[in-house]
Amino acid sequence: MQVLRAVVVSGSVSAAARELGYTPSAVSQQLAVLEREAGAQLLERSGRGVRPTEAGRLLSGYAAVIGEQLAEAQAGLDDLRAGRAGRVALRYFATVGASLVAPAVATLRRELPGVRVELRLAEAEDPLPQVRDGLADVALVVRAADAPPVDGIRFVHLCDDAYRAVLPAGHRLADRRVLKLAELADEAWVGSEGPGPCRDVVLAACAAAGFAPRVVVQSEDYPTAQGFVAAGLGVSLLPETGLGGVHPAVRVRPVRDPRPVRVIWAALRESAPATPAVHTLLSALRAVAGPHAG
Amino acid sequence: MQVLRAVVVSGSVSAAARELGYTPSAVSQQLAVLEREAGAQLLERSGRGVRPTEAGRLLSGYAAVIGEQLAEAQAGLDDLRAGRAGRVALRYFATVGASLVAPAVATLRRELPGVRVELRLAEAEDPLPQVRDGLADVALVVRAADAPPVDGIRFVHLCDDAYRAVLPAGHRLADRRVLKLAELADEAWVGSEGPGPCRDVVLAACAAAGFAPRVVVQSEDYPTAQGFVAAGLGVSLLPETGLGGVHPAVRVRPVRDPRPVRVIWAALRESAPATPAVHTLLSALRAVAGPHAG
DNA sequence: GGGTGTCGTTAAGCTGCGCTGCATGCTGGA
DNA sequence: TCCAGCATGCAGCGCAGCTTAACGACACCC
Repeated sequence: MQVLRAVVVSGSVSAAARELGYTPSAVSQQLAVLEREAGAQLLERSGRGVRPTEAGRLLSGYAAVIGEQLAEAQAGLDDLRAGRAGRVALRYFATVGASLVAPAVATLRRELPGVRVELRLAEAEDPLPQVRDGLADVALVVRAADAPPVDGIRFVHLCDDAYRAVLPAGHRLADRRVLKLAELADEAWVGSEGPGPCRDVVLAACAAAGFAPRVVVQSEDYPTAQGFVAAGLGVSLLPETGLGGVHPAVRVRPVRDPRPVRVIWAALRESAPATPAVHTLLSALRAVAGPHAG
Repeated sequence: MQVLRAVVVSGSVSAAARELGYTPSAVSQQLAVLEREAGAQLLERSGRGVRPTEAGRLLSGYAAVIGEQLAEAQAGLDDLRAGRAGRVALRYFATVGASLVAPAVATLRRELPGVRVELRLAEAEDPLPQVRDGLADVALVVRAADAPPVDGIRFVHLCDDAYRAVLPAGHRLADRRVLKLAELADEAWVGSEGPGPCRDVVLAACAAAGFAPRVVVQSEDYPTAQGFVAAGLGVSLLPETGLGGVHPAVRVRPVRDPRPVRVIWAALRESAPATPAVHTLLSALRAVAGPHAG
């Protein structure tokens, strides 16, 4: 059909053949089979050269739009390859949204403006099956460094996000440079996280230090937890990345013995083809996470 | 691309192969070359079966609209073949419009409602070159029966349109059953036709009868000419098909010695493919012209 | 009007695409 | 654990589709 199109626009079999890089013979034969399978005469000889019949014009018109579609598909594919288009689905968890996701997505949108980002909070459910099944391209997860590998999923280390002790400004330990975790064993605690791997890290650290924290008030997000601490309700452990702005009435101190750390990973499907969108998002995440790495 | 489409909708290479009547191997290889020339991964294996990537979905979408276009083209071609669509260009001359063209086109539009008719009056110019060059499909012409053939054009005889003498009701010859042309030699004449083959027929007949008509008033159409005759301005010769309604104040009589006849033909391009539209138009013309054949 | 260049078409021949058949690796269910 | 069904790679082969060559036809030009 594209051959027919070329013949119709050029008005001659030979010209079309030159244009397409064929011999006139090839074009003629091609047209013959097209006429046979169209069941109608498409061209008629008019002295020197040929002219399309009604059927020929019809078919040539369709050939034109099909050629258009083909070119458009090619362009779309090029856009996709160059990262000027596409879509990337990211799953994250609540306590990492502001500090990591927001700036990384901002970077992605700046570098690849054509890429659409589908952000979704994976609160209760485990995002890894979604990654494995291709429903998501990247998932941010907290996961022990020595956790067993998951089949079909590749984990990219983003940062070791260390927890800090957060104390009311007037607290008896507020002036110490470094705290041992066990020193907080008898304090009233402000829980800062819902159930999940982040809270597990804190609980495990406390258990290793020989106690279970006595939680007197439970928050679900870090700024609120800081507010509770500032009000003197108790002490808390907050991860480095969760300390967006430090409340003036609290003190933040490193913690030892043990040093609680939530390890943040990007989970990717092992078999996923490398797309610029995912690659750029990943780079942005690492760039944002880097400063918190320790 | 249509193979890719089938794979995407069916979700499996094997199912697509069954659907297309190929072996899974053929489909797989086809996809491999498509991926190579697309420069991007289009499908990814997901356990049992395959799932399209972003690029695969993109290309599959374009394949769908291309398939749609292809089907539409096929349907359009079928319409054309069946006479449900198409276009026919007809050239005619003024003095045959009402009597032949109008009813024939009406018949065509009734039998093939989808066919568009391009009607054009070919007044001054000769319509035959337009037919030869494909600008018109059919031309109505007046032409002597023994005129030489025209290269590349086929003439279909429609009718021998005999001229009648038209006299004022009170004319001295008005009660005669049949007139000899020479009897009108000294009359005042109402010219009914502009220059062209129709008038030539009349002039030639008069010349054969030994005189040149003395035209006192010239009309360009038959009804007006009848009006002039009815007003007593003179006599006239009008063809059978031009006598739509006979004016009450005129008498119409056959003419002999000679019997002027304009022979009406449909001119068709010799090399034109047979289309239902043209064929039906021709049948309608012959059906309309039949009653005037004598 | 005849010669000539160009055009479209046809026949013959050959190359390479694209299909089949079969073997292999792999996944998911019994 | 085995087995059915899937996708894929490789050898083989038929045929679509190209090229070369030759022919008839038309337009242009001397």
